[in-house]
This record gives sequence, structure tokens and C-alpha cells, in this order.
Amino acid sequence: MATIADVAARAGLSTATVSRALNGVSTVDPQLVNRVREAVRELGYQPHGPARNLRRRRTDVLGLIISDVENPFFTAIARGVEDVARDEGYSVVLCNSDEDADKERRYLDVAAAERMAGVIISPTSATSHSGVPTDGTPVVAVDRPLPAGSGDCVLVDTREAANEATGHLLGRGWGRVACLTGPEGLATADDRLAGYRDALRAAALPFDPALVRRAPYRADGAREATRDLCATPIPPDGLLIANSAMAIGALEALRDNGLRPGRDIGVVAFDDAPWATLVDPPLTVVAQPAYDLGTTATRLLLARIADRARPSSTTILGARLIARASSAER
Amino acid sequence: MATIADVAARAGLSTATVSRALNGVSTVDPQLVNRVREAVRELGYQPHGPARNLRRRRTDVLGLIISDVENPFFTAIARGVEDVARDEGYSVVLCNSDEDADKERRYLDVAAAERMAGVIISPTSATSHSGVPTDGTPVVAVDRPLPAGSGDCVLVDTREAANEATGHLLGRGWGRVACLTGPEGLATADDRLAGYRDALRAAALPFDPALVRRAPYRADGAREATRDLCATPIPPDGLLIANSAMAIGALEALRDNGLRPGRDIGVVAFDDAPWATLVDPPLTVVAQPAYDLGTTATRLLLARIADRARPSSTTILGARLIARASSAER
DNA sequence: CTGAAAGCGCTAACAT
DNA sequence: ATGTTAGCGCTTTCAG
Repeated sequence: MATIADVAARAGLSTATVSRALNGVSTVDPQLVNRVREAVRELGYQPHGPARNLRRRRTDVLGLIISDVENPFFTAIARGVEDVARDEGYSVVLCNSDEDADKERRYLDVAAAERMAGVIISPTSATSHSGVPTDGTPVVAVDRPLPAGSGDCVLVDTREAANEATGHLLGRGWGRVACLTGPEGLATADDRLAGYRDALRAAALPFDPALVRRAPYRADGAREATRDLCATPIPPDGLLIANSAMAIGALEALRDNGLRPGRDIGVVAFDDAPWATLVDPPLTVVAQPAYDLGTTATRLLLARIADRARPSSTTILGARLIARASSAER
Repeated sequence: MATIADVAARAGLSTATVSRALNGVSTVDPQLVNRVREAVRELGYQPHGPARNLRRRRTDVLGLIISDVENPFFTAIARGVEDVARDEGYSVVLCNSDEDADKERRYLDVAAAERMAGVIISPTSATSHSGVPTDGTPVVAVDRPLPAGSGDCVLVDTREAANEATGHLLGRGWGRVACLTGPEGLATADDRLAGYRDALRAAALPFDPALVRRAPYRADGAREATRDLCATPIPPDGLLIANSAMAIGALEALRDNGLRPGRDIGVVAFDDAPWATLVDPPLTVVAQPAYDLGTTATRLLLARIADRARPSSTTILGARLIARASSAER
């Protein structure tokens, strides 16, 4: 592989001039710039990233640590992140923590070791050890908060959204609503449960722990939990589901129990999955602004990279209930 | 940030010994290894990746270039890649080419500049410029072939699968099957069309170009194309759809036209999306071994990294037709 | 088994 | 405006 010295020799210049020409320093004679370009082409020269990063003492890569690449909510975030990062000349490394605190920590260490310019993360748990790079790498959290003061956060007002969704179900005549949410300790899971309780309280309804089920944010746990719920002495006639992967399992279980959404049970799920209008009946959802979460977080991160002394902020974006037939009036 | 020299000073050793201790060179006195470990802990030392990579003249990162992070088929591949890469001590950088040859080339250049150990790519087009790193970075193609001789390929026998799927539709009494496939020049799109024609030929049916529609592998193009197809003088009574994103658009269009799969039109789509059993009626699909594509490609890549002289290979994995009600006997 | 020292490829002072 | 040169932090000869 050709080095910058080879290019310099070929162009009859010093490495410094070649470096300047390649980096667009304006003081270089345009003629020389052309000579450099030609030499680069002839030699098939590719700048050596690690060497450049070592010398510059910084990199142009951002880390994005999410808990599930297969979840459309997170891939939409990823697209938002990538779009603004690329516009600003950064590349993005996508890492999958799988909701596993160890993997998360390992990726955080990789980010530190590679001296990434910054990290966007949706932290796995709310423990104070979680989600924060060991060194001073700038970090912003998406979807889930970070321990106070360790960076910026971009969140969805998910508690209010859960409240609204539950109220919607209650208002349409589904009086015994159950809640299917994620593991304890996951902020979004707890917040959605809290919103559910808010709505119960607002409707002067008692909170019945038997109507709450927790499971990982995946289809299988949700399937089982829903089966369980249906086998209860007094089964629910409404269901709030905390994410779209869970919705798949829950809807399967309902179907297997002969329960039709919108007729036998009112159903609302978080995340406006692309298939939500295709299932029968179409699914009422809480649409979260995932793409905007990504773009906003990235802009904040870039701002923090530029100015580390910036006061840290919390941005809260709203969600939107899209009513469809699965929550039709009873 | 502490450097290896700081650690060495703290432990009262040379940087060479610290380096050896940190890299598990067995000749180091275990006592000294402990002293090093302690110093590392006390200083919060993080090895400097770029410096290490510069010196070693190699990195432990693999690039994965796919055309759509939001497509479950590709995210399943990504998971396969990541799982075996991590087992072998490599990290994976996920890059999104968006089916855009320019972006693809840019990412390939990034891979070269960063001196990535290897690249897994699903090349955007079949042109000879596409998908091949400019330098000698080892490369393996997934899902779509590379120009002959430029690396290993891991493909699905998609032509045969399309043949089988079309034959399935024909065999169930749907006599006028249309084909909704991807853009010309995309290997998978062309292969699926070829398989469709194979089946027609086998059934001694004429090929009618009016029954073929091409669109990007996305929902909206497919929606429009399907609307189009339905507005035709003699509309089709069967539909082969080349990917799951397209299936969403196509199913919406059919519904809007009052056409019920399995009753008015036989439907088969590529990709076993998680929602395929939830739509009404459940969707017959061609399940592709996406995860295995990823693991296989990665193992091949690692083998090639270890031995660049290895003869290049092509691996073909089979797909599986899963018959459901959308292709019920007419 | 450990230490000294060279140098990976590049950029940024500094000098001209 | 261009050239010279000193490192960035690490690994790896080469000596001892």
C-alpha cells in the first residue's frame, strides 16, 4: 500500500504539502494540488485512517449502541443518526447490546479504545454504571435516560402516551384493561406501566396487579404472557402492549384463543409497525418519532463534541395515538 | 487519558513488558502481570486503538455493507455476521448503502482507509465496478454475487425458489400469475424473475411481459405497481412478490381493491417476516436463511483473512416455501 | 524474562 | 507557500 511519502516522492513534493493538499488547506498552489491528485491516482493511494487518527488525536466516528437491530423502532433511530452524521462528515458504527449489560459495557469500552468522537446509546438498565463511557467520551442517550448529569437525553413522553392510550381504551368501553410491558428497571417499560396506572387512577379504577405482565421486549415472552392473561379467572377485555415485537406474540396468542381485537378485546400497541394496517383488524398504535429521536440525538452529540462545556439537556418528543379498528368502540 | 508509558511508570516496568502483559504473552512473570493489572485499574488506562492498529498494521474490524438496515432480511444477516465475528474477536461496522452505488463506493473507501480486516457486502449492482474494494481488502458477497473472481459469495438459490413458488401458485389453480420484482440489474430481482419464467415454461404457459412489474425493494413502489396490475384489462389472479417490504405495499393495494388473498388472488412473497402469520389470511412465504447467510459469509471472510491465497468459492443455500392460506387452492 | 529503542503513517509546529 | 522534523501511542525487534 502506498504511503503519503510515496505520493510526495512521485509528485516531487514534501509530505507536508501533500498532506495539506489532501486536506484542502487553502494556501496550497492549485497547480501542486493537481500534481498531488495525479500522483494519488497513479499510485492508488488511500490515506491511512489509524495513522491520521493517532496524529490528530481524534476520529470522525460515532458509536451507536442499541439493544436490538431487528427492532424497527431502533433501525429507524439508526437511520436518523446516520443521515445527520453523514451530512456532517462522521461515520457511524452500529453496535447491538441485546439488552445485555455486559455487552453494553464491552461496546462502551470499544468506543473508548477506538477514541470515537461520541456515543449515542439507549442504555439497557437504569443503574448508575450503565450507559456511561468510562473515559470522558461525550454521550447522549436516546429513548431511555442516563443517570442524571452524565449527558444529554432525547426521550419520548412515553408515560403520557401510555396514559392516553389506556384512556382511549377505557373511553371506548373496554373496562378491564391489562398491561403487557418490558422488564422491570427498563425505563420505557416502567414509564409505560406508570402511564397505564395514571389512566386507571384518572378513571377512578382500581389497579389490579394481576392485569400486569412483564416480559422481555420480544414476541415469545409476550405470547406466553398473553396466553396467561387469557387463562385468568376474570380475563381482561383490553390490552396495552408496550412494543411492536411484543405485539406480534400477543396478537398470535389472542388469535389462538379465538379473541378478536376490536370485538372481544380492545388492543393498542406501541410503535407504528409497517404491518399494523395489514393485520385483521388494523392495529391501533402509539406512533413514536423514532427517526427524529435519531436526528435530534445526533445533533446534540455533535454540539457537545464541539463544546464539551455545554450544559446537559433533556429533550422530550411527543408520541401520537393512531386509532384503528383494534380499539373500536365496544 | 493515561498511556502505556504511564502504566509502565506506575508499575515500575518498561512499556514493552506492560504491552506484553496486556497482550497475554505467556513469557511474562505472573507477578508482574498482576502489577500491571493493578496499575491499569488505578489509572483507568484504555489502550489506544488507532495507535495499536497503526503499529500492528492491521485491525480487528469487519465492515458490513448492506442496502437497507430497515429490512429484516438484512438485519438478520447482520445478526449472523455479528455473532460469529464477536466470537472470533472482531467487531463489525454496519454501513447502509441504500442501494446507491455512490454510497457503496464511499463505504468501500472508508473500509480501505480504516484498513478494515475484511468486508462483507451485498453489492448494489452487478457492474464490475461495484462491490469490490479498491485495495486488496478481502471481501465476501452475501445475497448477491460479485464479479467473478473478486471474492467468495454466499447466495440463496433464489431462482429455484421463485420457480418453486410460482409452480406452487400455478399448481393450486391460480393460472394467471404476475411477478413483482426489484430493479433491473439487481441480481436477486433478475433471478427471481428468471425463476418465475422457468415455472411458466415448465407449465407450458406463455410469458406475458404485462404481468411483470419492477420497483425498488420498498413498500410504496410495490403498492403502486400492484394497483397498476389490478387496473389492467385482464388482471392477474396470482402474485409472486420478491421481498417483504414490497409485500406490505402489495397487500395494501390488494386490500384497497377489495381483492382477498387466497380467495380472489393467490399470493406468495419472499422473506418470512414475523408478521406473515398475523395478516389475514396468513401469507405464504419463501423463507430465506438470512441468519445463516451471515454466519457463513463471516466464516468464509475470516478464512480468507487467514489465508489470502485460498481459492474463491461460491456457497448456495436453499430457501423453503411455507404454504399458508394466501395461496390456498383456488 | 525484561528493557531500550526504532518506527508504523500521518499532521502540525516551526523554520525558511 | 513549501519544507523539515518531531512526535501521536503502541508493538516488536534486538540486546542483555
